[in-house]
Amino acid sequence: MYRTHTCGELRLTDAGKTVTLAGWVQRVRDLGPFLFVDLRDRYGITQIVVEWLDYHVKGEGGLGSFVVDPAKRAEKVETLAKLGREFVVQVSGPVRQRDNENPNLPTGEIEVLVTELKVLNAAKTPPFTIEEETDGGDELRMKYRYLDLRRANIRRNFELRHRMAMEVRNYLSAHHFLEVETPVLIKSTPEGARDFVVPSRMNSGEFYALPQSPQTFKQLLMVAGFDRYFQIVKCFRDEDLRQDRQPEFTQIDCEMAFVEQEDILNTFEGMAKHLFKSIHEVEFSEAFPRMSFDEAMKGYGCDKPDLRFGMKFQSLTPDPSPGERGEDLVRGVGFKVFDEAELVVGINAEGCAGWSRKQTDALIEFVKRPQIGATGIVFLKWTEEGLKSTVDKFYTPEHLQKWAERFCMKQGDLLCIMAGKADKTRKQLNELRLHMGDLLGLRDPKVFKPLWVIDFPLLEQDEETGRWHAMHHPFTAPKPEDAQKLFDQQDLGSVRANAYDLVINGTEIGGGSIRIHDRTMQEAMFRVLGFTDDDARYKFGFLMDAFEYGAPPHGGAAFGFDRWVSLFGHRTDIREFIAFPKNNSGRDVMIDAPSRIDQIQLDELGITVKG
RNA sequence: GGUGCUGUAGUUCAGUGGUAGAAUGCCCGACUGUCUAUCGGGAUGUCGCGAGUUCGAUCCUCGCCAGCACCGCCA
Repeated sequence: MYRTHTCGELRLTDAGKTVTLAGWVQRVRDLGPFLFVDLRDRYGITQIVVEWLDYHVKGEGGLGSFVVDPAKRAEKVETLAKLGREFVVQVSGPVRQRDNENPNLPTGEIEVLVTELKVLNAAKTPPFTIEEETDGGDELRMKYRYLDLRRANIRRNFELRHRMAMEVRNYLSAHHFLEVETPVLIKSTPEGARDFVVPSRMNSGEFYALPQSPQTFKQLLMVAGFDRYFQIVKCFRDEDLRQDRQPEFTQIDCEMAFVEQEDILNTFEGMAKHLFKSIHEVEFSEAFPRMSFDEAMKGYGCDKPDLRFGMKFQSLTPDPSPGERGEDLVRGVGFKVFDEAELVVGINAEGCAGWSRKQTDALIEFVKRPQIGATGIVFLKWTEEGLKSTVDKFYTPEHLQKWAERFCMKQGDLLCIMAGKADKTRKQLNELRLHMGDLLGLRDPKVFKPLWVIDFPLLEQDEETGRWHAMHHPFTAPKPEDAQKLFDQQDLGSVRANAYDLVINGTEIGGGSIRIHDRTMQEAMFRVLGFTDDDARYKFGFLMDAFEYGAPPHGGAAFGFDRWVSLFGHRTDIREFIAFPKNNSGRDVMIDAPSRIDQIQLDELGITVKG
């Protein structure tokens, strides 16, 4: 037995016991006659102390005037004082109350007086400090990930991940969901993301693909009558990476039969609330707000609005979409930028009227960056002197007063107004809104604002090729009232779907839809997406065949587990919550993957590598 | 595929057209209660790689490589 206790459990009530601990040397503090070692394991830190009592000679002054024989000390220090950071050691000795307690440590009231110490394994000096605030950069930490994972704050991320996975399983299992594993070596499908591909040795020239999600399998489980399925499962997409995207990531994948959208939203809203409650003790007594895709785009310029703060869009021109009306408050006074714009839209930054020219110029610079590509911003501020805009030479105070009313503006507020093509301008204003939210500290990671975005369009059109793509995926059903348009291939842009996203704090946490469960409907969908019937049969024949054997109405959802955990951990970088993540270019810098393979392997697979 | 930023001691960074510094880590020493111990001393550099400009380049220019962030992409 290597240990009787962990480094996190000893308390004052244990004083007097003789214990054995094992762990890593966090830090050594050598005070001469005393040597303190912080011994660390997963459970905490316990101070162990080495005293050279046997060499002490009591002086005349009583306690506090010991004298140490330097020669004898040197002898003993030989082994003990050579302990370096991250040595693995085993120590035994009595637990005793400390002279000076450390209130910052759960074990701070006690220490273990070393009577025996064994070095189980020496360690090289680590390339960065194993502290909560490490001095190591990202790349180095990834290369030595096993050292990085020793840091308490990183370890806590995985404790959080574990607890969330347990709670998800508890909730779904209690709601009769069955956890079923689906294959990882599957068939490459078009549409959507690029597949990772695996060559087959036994079927030369043919390839498996790794699943982008278990989508078709979970639908087949519904056909099989499993009724409620879930899986916490790895998915793979060969696309460029971001802070919140890894080539392999984990989804909470779910599907239900005999349900309508409302049943699904309720079930998974329940799961979300269960997680909020069990992990963060946050209680949502009200239903999550719901917003249609159109509302989100018009009010926030994106399909995943961050509702931690306001600054909802208001337009100063009538909405350009068909059937919409509204008073035009800007056109016809000779200001070309607004006259020629399809849409003039802005946000009200409350309390920002005092911003300096330098600050507002910085906002203009921000939106002019190539990534955003806007031409500028018109400002209107309401200070003690009244309304003042950057376009005063075009607009009368009466004009400006009407703008202010439209935005419910108060003294002290600042309007930021942009103009141009409707969709593009909204997108740009969304970036500005989020930027303002950051600048004003309105995006507190400890505040959670969930919402459902619903009524997504079924299809979206590629600007360049004119081709239609499934917005969610090709198995999403149109709303029944729009279904005929799919068969007629008429007015496809207006077809809505019972598709929904769960958005928390401006992050898409998950989404899903009611699926097609009818062969003719699925065929119509594939035709709209530009598949020939042969193509559809080759790629998805198995699914359409299954639909002919009594497929129940069904639908489901999938949630990005890594994102959800990082959100609950108040961070944006999901790599902090993945034990062995990959870098920006999809490399694992620790094991150095991907890598070349032997010619023998290539030959077996019948593969020739170019170059 | 594109844009931007970064690359200097083990690490995190500062810096200069005349081959370099801080902090921390590391090593040595002192110290009777530390807990980011303290104090004293010490060692450490292909200034990412290659080419060009220059009398001379870590610094300027170009290319490449790597990392990060973003756009495209991510049903």
